[in-house]
Amino acid sequence: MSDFFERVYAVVVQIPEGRVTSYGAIARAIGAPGSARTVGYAMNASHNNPEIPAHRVVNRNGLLTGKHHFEGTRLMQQLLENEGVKVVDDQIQNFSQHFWDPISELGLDETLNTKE
DNA sequence: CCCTTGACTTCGG
DNA sequence: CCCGAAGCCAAGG
Repeated sequence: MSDFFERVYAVVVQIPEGRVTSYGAIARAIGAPGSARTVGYAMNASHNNPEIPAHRVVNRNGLLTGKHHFEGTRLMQQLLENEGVKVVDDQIQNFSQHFWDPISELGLDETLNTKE
């Protein structure tokens, strides 16, 4: 397992229920602000990690861009609504309100290069 | 080793 | 405001 993937998972698994975040936010949280796409790629590989709440990760618009990658077509939306997140037309309502910033919540800093 | 693709993001027209 | 292009990183062919 690449360290990059574990970085992503380490953040995603810490996302509280009813909260969501964006790929870019995670990317910054792990010290890779330009690897937002790679974060999504890591999520694709997270299928081997059932403990990874990938449904809580959306793009910065709060749009369920990755719902197509789930089993069903509405599974991702169903999971989110089950946690109290209202979703309409693949768009999270009150996204800013449900948004969970790992950098802020975890006390991280985007300027800090994650190097352990 | 080079090219293509992708669950993204941002800038420009 | 909507559409298109570029930048970015990693993996697969």
